Amino acid sequence: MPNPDTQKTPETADTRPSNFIRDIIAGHMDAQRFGGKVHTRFPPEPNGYLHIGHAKSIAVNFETAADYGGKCNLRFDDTNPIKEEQEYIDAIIQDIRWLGYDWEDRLFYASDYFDQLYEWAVQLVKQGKAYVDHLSPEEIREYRGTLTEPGKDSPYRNRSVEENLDLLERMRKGEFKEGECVLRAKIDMESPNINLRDPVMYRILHAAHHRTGDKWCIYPTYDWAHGQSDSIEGITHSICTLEFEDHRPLYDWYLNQLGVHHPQQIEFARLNLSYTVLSKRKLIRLVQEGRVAGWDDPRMPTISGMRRRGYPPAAIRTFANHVGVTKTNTVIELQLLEYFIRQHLNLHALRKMAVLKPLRVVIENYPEDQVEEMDAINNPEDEAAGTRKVPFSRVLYIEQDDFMEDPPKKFYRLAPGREVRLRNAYFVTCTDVIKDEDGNVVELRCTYDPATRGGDSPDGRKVKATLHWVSAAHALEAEVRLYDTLFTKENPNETGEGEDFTDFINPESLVVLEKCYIEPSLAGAEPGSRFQFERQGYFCVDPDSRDEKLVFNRTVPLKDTWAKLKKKQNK
RNA sequence: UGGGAGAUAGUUUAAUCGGCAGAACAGUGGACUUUGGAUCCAUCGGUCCUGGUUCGAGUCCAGGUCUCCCAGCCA
Repeated sequence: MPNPDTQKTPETADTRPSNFIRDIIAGHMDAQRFGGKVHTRFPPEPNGYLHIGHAKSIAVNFETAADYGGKCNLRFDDTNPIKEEQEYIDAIIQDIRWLGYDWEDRLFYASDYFDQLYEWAVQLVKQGKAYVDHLSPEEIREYRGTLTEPGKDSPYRNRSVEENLDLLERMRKGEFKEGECVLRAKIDMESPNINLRDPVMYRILHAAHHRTGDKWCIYPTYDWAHGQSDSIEGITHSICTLEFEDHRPLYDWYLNQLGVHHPQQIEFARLNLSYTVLSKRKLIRLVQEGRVAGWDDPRMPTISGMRRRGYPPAAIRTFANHVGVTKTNTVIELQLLEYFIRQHLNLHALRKMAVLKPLRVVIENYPEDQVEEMDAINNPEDEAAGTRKVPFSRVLYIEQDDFMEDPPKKFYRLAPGREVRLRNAYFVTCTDVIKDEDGNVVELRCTYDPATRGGDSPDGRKVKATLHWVSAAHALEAEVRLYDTLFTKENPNETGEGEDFTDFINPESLVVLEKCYIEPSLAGAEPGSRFQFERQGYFCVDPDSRDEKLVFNRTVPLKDTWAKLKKKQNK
């Protein structure tokens, strides 16, 4: 977990918390297992976009290897041509690069190994360890037994090696229809571990593969492909998630039968985040049902969504390195992720003033056509960021929330007769409140104290609040998109009878503010650039942004003690 | 009710051979402040249960409880 001495600096092997995987590897290093080498891989299936859960897995694989002087491969587990697409491959590559990881020239595909896999399958048949089964899919399921009852042998289980060899060859040549037969490993139909009840190695799929085209009509299953691919690549530690724990005996069995390089599979708990869903099935539904605008909707927990939202890759990495790597099923609080996002942005984001819900203010004693250029600090956390000029004039906008006609206790912003500081400018006092016929406050009249230029009073007078503002004549209009959690329920995966996780979608997860006013120095801000709008939060320029109208996404709000107080008072 | 895995503050975790249960996030209170931000200080709070071994148990032993995963020709 976070070490107070290192929170502000990038982690190194020395400061990053250890975990049980590192302990295992350290043991292997001491024992000279694998010749003192570490080589891992990140093996996504190209059938969806990467999300924050993958970021953890990516970090574990790439950083663990790097810390022991080893390498990490990127390998697409593309054994199912029906679900996989090039679009996903491209997106995954882009996302991992963006996160800052490099597999150099080691980009591989399980489909690179289809020939070798087939040769090995022939070898297993010759060893009498695999057979072609003509049971139908339904029959296979029946013969498999249940969790509590053993399975029974297929009537085809004892075909001769010659017959199996012939049948397998004919499967490969396309002489059978889909579902007509499969190649199965001959292990033990009575095993208490269902994965060992003669698992399927090859199934017939008359489908074109995005890389091998029509070369194959039989495709290896995950179990048959994965360990062997690891072996071919010289992987030492095959790190995967908990649900594969039951598969490890099978992983080991194949490698032992083949007598080839045998990596160690290690399982750890996948990441779960509160108020979000991370299953591929659910994420793809959100996209396909139009519940979000796409894979990169800023509300999505996808890497592309987070990129668009404004999460810095370094902060995601820090997060991924600080969540525990254990075998315990856990749900990380979203607040922890946001903590690391704020921590990074606080140090690096330039400060700007932006008024999201404008309230017009006229400074009555300020000369009509005067404009002053006020000096403003770009980042109090980073002196090198310098200063900028912000125009001040007679008519300004401030935030609606920064004024209350009848302020409760502890509200120390602007109110009738009260004096506050305008950031980087002057002290102003509210002298009059102008309302429309419905009684809504539409404009404030104020006076300013010319002696307080820059924000300090020569007589030592103190004010309790500092407000942000923009000059009406100089402000740029912008659209600001505010985001909240996509779900209102802490664990949207937990559904009762007749409920669906989409029932918990937060109707206020996106609120668009069309007419915001931002300071003129924001003109021409590039999509993807990140700023702090003072007193409000961190914002990122959206790709939809145009010169005429900038569009910002709120990445994460600043901590808001007043909002918290208000909430408590309302209770 | 088969097999596999897990259980330490609200959350995520640390604890060498059995030797003072330590952090972070969240919460609370305060200091400071030209962001009710940041920072700083303080504070709250924990070993799933029942026994046993031991001078001493989160750790070892016995029994129990609860949670997660597995019956795709998905990964």
